[in-house]
Amino acid sequence: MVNIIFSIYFKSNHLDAIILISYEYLEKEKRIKLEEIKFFENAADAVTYIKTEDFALIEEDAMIHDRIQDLRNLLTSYLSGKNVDLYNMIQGLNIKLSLKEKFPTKFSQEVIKTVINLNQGELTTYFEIGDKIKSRAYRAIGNVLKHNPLPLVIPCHRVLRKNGEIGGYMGKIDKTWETNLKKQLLKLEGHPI
DNA sequence: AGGTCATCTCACC
DNA sequence: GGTGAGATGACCT
Repeated sequence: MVNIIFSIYFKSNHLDAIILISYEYLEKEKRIKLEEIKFFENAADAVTYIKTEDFALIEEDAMIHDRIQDLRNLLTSYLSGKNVDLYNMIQGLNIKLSLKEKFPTKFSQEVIKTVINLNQGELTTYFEIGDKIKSRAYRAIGNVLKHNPLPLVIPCHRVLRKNGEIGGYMGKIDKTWETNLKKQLLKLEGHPI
């Protein structure tokens, strides 16, 4: 018997995206483990994804684990433009993130650590991260963030290219829906496009 | 051992 | 502004 991964999704009023939250309930620890946060262009795509991953969809009006409701409220508050330190607030909810498991290598841990430490509205570049962790593997840094399962919580949208270009988001580059989402996130944190 | 990559620099045009 | 090569290094197969 494998652990069940539950999913909820909802539309944000402040973001042109469907937000999907997937999590597990750890019986032994009696707490939620957040598996991933993911964005979709529409609800149908989200549902398709949930099915292919074999997650258990929790319907809008169904019973929901209360910590997840809290998490959803946190995200909504953040997306409405409030200054919310998602990483610390989620710790406060006693929700497990399992970052060691999600980022098993030392390199990837160093990368996400510097990204987590960015304040709301604080920007950096792939180059600066490389500087900080003493690596010139800028593309590898991008690769770590490309596989970030917890966008917003690990605010990889605050990482731009050194020349001021937007850089990638959700694995995509150039003028895509994904990079536009990155722009929207920066905008709601007070950055002009 | 070879390919991919959300980058960067530098050299051109 | 725009290209394209080369460096770079982690992480896959």
